[in-house]
Amino acid sequence: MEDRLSGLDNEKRIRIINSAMEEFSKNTYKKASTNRIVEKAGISKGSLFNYFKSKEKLYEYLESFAIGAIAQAIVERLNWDQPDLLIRIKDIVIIKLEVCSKYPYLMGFSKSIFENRSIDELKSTYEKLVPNLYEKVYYENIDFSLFREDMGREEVMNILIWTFEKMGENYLKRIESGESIDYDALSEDVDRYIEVLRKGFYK
Amino acid sequence: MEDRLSGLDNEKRIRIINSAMEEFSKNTYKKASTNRIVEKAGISKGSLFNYFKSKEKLYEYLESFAIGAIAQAIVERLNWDQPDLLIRIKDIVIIKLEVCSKYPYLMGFSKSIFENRSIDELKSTYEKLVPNLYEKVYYENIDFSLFREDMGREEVMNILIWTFEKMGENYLKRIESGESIDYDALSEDVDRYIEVLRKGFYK
DNA sequence: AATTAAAGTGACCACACTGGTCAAACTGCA
DNA sequence: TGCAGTTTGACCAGTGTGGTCACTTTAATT
Repeated sequence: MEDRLSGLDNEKRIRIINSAMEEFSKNTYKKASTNRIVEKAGISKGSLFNYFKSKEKLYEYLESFAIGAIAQAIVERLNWDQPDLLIRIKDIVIIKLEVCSKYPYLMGFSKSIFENRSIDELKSTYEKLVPNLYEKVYYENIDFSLFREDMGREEVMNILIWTFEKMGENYLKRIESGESIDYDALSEDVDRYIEVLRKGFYK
Repeated sequence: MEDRLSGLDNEKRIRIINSAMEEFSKNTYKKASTNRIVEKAGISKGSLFNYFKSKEKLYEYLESFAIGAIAQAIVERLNWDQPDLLIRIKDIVIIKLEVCSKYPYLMGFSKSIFENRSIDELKSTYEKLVPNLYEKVYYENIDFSLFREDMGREEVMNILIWTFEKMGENYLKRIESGESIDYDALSEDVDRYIEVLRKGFYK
């Protein structure tokens, strides 16, 4: 283990992770300030450099944490027997937003990783942690005979995925500005779009 | 006039705008560096502070430039008689990407403005420059009788808009990484999605 | 209560970089 | 040549940096 966070009080660990992800997502690596991280996390400078021996080690820890967080939640909690893609995507939206509620800067930080690492580098790290997750999530056990056959499969898939990504992004904005999510309202919201998409793209 | 850029060589003006938008989109206002801006723009420190009397004035100039750029291109070039929403959205995608090709950091910079100004502040600035553009673009002269009537209007509209926003974002990523756009390929790409959406959501 | 080890602290450091200035150099035109 | 306008970059006082370490606090054990 390179970090000494594991044995820490859980609430404090989350505070540190969130503070650091916020700082790294709002600034480039170089300009992210360890001073501001400790201030927001409510710990002392000395402690941070006790947990992680350097700024770089802290960043590496956050990287693997962020890459794994959503993927692992999906692996563990998705209903892999659900053959209806629309319902499966609904589960993904909710799982994602639950994880993001706990770590509000997770998505922002994840996007920012791309500025420091090459795409190939990231893909290989990602594939090591959760091999072929993308293909499994959107294709494994999916009953494609539910879909109309007079449309491009790729286009339909992207429209579905993009629609719910956009919905997720809109909810995420609210999380980032401090609101907490009403999961019942979210569920109804998603269902309305599912209904429309089902009418348009299913047999 | 608060800036002295207007009378400048056109190519140099664009270089300065792009360099400054890149710096401000990658850093918060405070941490954006005028040194890096002049370096990337290929001008001297003295010149920048000759054109704009301070970092703040430079930022304000970029703000109104960015807010107006895409909107004005749309106002001028959109075919306002086109009643088919899908075709109108296609025009918007292409106009947007043409503007973004000239100013690759325009969208990134525009998003970053939200971190420094309140939403209400922005909306009023925006509405002063181009009143009700959003409503006009997506509703004025649109023939909604083309649409199926068994679906929620709002949901369908969002799905259409979101789909092409996502497409635009994907092309934008390529622009930001230096690629130039093949507009014929883009046009075909958009047409494939239009065809699918027309089958799904039009009568 | 005394001892001890671990956990946590924050003043401090050498240094990198900041927004802005201004005297000097350069430019093109009369 | 002279002159006005433009461009330059070395320079400045000030701010913030990642990281250290002698110190204090905490908590468990004797």
